[in-house]
Amino acid sequence: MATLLKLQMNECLYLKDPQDTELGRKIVQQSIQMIDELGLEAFTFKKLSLVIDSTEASIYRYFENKHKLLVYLITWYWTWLEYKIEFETNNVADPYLRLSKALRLVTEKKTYDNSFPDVDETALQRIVINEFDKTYLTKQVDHDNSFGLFRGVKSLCGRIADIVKEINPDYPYAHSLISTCLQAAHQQVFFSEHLPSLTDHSGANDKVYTQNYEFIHQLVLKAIQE
Amino acid sequence: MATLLKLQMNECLYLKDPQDTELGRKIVQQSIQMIDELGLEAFTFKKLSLVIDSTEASIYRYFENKHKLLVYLITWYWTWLEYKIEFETNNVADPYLRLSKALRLVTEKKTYDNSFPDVDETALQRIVINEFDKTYLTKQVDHDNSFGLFRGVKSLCGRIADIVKEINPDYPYAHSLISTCLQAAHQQVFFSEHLPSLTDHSGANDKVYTQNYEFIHQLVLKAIQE
DNA sequence: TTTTAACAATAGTAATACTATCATTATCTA
DNA sequence: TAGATAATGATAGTATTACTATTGTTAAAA
Repeated sequence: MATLLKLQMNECLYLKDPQDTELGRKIVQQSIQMIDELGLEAFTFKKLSLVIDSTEASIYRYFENKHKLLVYLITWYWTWLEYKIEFETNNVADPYLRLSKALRLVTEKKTYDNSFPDVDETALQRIVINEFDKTYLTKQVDHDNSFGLFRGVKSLCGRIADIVKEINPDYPYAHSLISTCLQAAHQQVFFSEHLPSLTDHSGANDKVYTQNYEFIHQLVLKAIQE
Repeated sequence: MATLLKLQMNECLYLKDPQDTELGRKIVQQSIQMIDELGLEAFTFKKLSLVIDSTEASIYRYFENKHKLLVYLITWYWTWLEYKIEFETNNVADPYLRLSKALRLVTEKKTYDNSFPDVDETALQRIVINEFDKTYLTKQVDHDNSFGLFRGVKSLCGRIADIVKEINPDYPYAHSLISTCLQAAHQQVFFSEHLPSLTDHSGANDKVYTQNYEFIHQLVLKAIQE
């Protein structure tokens, strides 16, 4: 049995910490399932309340609105990913190896993590693939950003960019490169399933993920080589 | 005075060709302004109808819904871009030069094109930056795709990927690479303005565009070199 | 024991994304 | 020139969404 863990989340993401109560955990758990199944647009607090046998008003006590809930879930994902990278690259001296490990963790297909029993990481990864861009492509980005709502991705991007700069301090586009890769990591999966002519990765089974790793790993290494 | 042109659009994108009538052209023109200003979510057919002194019902005779209108506008952009690339790379023998020209056109800041008096390309580029991902990140992608709604990007991506393959036929990720770059071409602009820690490009004036060209150009050349 | 917090139950509102119907006007045609 | 047809306007109506507000119940904390 893995150690049970709790990720520290930015308090602006919720009105009341959903990790503290039974209802809160049910909201998180079920909203992951429902957003995954219905997609963000068809998902509503009303529908969620029916499924978890509660009320709309109760859910509103935890999350200001659907958008904030989505940002919460996706931030959880990035924070979790960064934690995993930290864990796996700990004590690894060679920056090339650390970079490879990080990129593998970013691109690989996620499986259930016992340390967080409330979260279905597989479904959450699909949500990130399908909905992440919607968290920031809004008119209130700047407002949201000023409250630190995007610290999750930003921190992860910064951490991997640091490895890049360790390898080649003169490469001027470390952040651009890594943010591009974080995006490609899920966009190419989406394309392989829905718009295959935009990718060379095969949609069949889970091959996409390994192909994507190879594509991105190569892209990064070549880009930063002197 | 430039030659007046009309881009051929997929008929599934509209119910009635907006390029054929005065009202249709007003819908296109004004919707570009309004989506740019309000963002897609706050933009409604109701508001548009008030501005162009018409009615909701009349707009619905041209476009099935807001989503289709957005896809129409963005497809117009990709089709226009591809036309410009075709035009500029015509008779250029060297594939490296053609690739550079294509990437420059993809990344550069757009200015008004006299050949299409109804379209404000500058505003449209901002719409692509802010809203493009929303055209396909939906539960109906596959349905939409089956009607050819995404031919615009797909065709553009294919064309540039062809140049890549001409340079290095053994590079296995031509489409993945180019779709990644098409995405980066607008995502990095967005980041530089709203989430600057995700990019190295400066948000100041229009420097972003040239920096972005250099970043992407270098990325592609290094990726495909043998 | 009292108070408070958490939640349920219910109602209500403004806005959105449509659909439907009918009238008007301009144009094209027999 | 009448008469049909197409394009638009005017108006109304509906289901759903994204909330807000109020009141009541329960269970645990002070």
